[in-house]
Amino acid sequence: MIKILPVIYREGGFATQPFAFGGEEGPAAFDATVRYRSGLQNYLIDTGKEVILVDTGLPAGTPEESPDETTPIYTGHDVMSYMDALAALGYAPNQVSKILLTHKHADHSGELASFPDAEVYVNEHELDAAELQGLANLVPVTFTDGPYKNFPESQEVADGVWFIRAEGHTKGNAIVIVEDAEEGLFYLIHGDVTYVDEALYANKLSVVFEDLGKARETMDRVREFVSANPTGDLHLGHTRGAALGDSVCNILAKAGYDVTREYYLNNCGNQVEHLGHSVRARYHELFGEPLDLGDDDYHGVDLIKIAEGIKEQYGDKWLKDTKESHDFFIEHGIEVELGKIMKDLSDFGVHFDKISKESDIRAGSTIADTIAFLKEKGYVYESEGATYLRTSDFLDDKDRPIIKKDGCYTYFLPDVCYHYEKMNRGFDQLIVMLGADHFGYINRMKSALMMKGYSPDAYEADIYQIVRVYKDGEEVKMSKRTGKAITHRELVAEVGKDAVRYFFAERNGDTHLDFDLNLATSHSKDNPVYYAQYAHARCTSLLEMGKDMVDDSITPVLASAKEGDILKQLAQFPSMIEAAANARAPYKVANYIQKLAQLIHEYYAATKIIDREDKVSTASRLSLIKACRIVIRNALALLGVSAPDKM
RNA sequence: GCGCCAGUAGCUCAGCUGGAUAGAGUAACAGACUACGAAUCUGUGGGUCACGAGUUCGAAUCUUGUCUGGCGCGCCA
Repeated sequence: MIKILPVIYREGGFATQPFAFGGEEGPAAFDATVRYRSGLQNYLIDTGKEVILVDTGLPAGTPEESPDETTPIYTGHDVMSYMDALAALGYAPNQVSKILLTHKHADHSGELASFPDAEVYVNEHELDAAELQGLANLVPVTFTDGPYKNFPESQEVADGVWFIRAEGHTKGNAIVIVEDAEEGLFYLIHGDVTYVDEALYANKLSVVFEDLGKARETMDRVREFVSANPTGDLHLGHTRGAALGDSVCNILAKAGYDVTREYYLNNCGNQVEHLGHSVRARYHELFGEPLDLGDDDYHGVDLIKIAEGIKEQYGDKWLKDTKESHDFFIEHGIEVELGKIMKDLSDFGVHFDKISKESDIRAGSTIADTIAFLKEKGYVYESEGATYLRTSDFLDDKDRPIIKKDGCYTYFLPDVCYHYEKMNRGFDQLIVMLGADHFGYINRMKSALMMKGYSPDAYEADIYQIVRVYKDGEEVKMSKRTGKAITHRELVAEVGKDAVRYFFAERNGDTHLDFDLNLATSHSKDNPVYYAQYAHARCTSLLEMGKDMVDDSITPVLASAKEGDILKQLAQFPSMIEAAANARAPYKVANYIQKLAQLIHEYYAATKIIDREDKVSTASRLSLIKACRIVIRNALALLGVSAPDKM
């Protein structure tokens, strides 16, 4: 498994808009008061076989700058030295076999001398740089492996690790692309090709370059590469739905309900056609044909991996366009995408008992049976060539088409069949997590269930409102085209599962939510989840430290007001579960946790828990701590958040 | 236009089957480790509960009107 880790030794850096954008139009064209989060770009790649560094930070002892309103760029305040940051990641200098140098500047080449045993790969045109003189282990790269994707010159320096000529920022600049074959992902490490993501989106060069023409060319190629976005990725709306849905299931199960978790996959329809067509196009591309992708198709490079997999397994078997090959590409594409989604969700602590597919329903006989049933009941009529369901006889405000003029079913008909099938399996209550943009769906489905004689209350939809994402005070629009949206996977990777789950669980799903990326990513330590987890860790370490004083045989003597408050809060756990289950409101659990953690912290600060001189009181207090630990652990588990013993 | 959801401290949100002085986190400021983890604790400042009218002994909470924002109103899924 390949791992890519940032080596972080300074934090809180920024670049101003004139600095990051002003390369071509000049700094004066931009707003000097706009600052973007910016960091030093140094990474470690652990391929599983060897450890490779991309750049080596600033030399130890480089003084911090002191920024003011006029500072164009600031590299941040010291957290530790570069070498210490490397050690903090768990790596020693002598484990590093290769170093890939994007360019000569001191904040990238700083500690090269500390790795005498590693091979330092550097663009042949960078060799004369003053920063590189006196190093005996330089490997000049002449880019012998030809083009890599849309970059004309490259060299593979390790399995799946490509060093690529990308000049302009310096005359011997290079970038690194790492392929993660398992995930079908590409990581592009661009050094200082851009200082901030916003400049990349806005297509602006920074003011630092040695060859403007080449810098522009490099920027265009990097943009072309990264704009190809992966398909099927979950976005933050899904994150919210998943976090809430899973927590609701946990809470209902805890409250004594028998819960089955299902995922319904809409694997039919236009979008899926586009996916299949895109996979087909990539597959044909592998056989030397020009790439045939329409505007609405998926341009994601991850599809190349899928196509390569098909070629490996089946050779040229699917080159001929037939009904079978058409279906094959769709099915294969879906399978891979679904695998990715399930892995993302599983990493997020969300699991399903059953996955139902729209395609299975369409393939079976249930649709015909359902239509026959509805027709017999008189709920179906035709108008202008299409077939409608009389949902407006029940709760809906208009009738809904179930068969299009061209004879295809709409999405709604398989959905109805799916819900009938679920009721048929004997469930009392169907609960669906729906994004706010599917609001109109609820009464439609309730109406359909009523046609079959079910109570409209058997179907309930919990709506979670749209997540608006803000970055630097501006809304980040979710757009597949621009690749601007942060994906679920990226967020979880950067902030951590626990923090993300707690963040979404903390809030009522039916309120609008503004998600500040700067806050989530840079100040992640401030997330309330750490407050609760710390309380748990504290309890653990108290119990460990006083383990010889624990005595479960005594009757605890607890008299202080604080102890009373804690006992009260602990006693409310069952009724809190009941309330949270009834309202299907995970945030009630989060509020409870927060309150309990607060009481624990306050108690700890005010009371000496372990007193070697007083066995009975100490044992009493430790019993209380033990109870707190159990409750807070159980409560966190309901939200899918871990309860670490150490932090 | 119609429907649904929302508007509470600078920011993010609780409080809504009516009940006493509207809470928390965060941000700001001031303090606290030679006791068990300072990812903590203690304190200070900060609100016309969008606005108006009504019901009531009593309204952030219920009714109604207005304003603002989000979403929906497809032979899309």
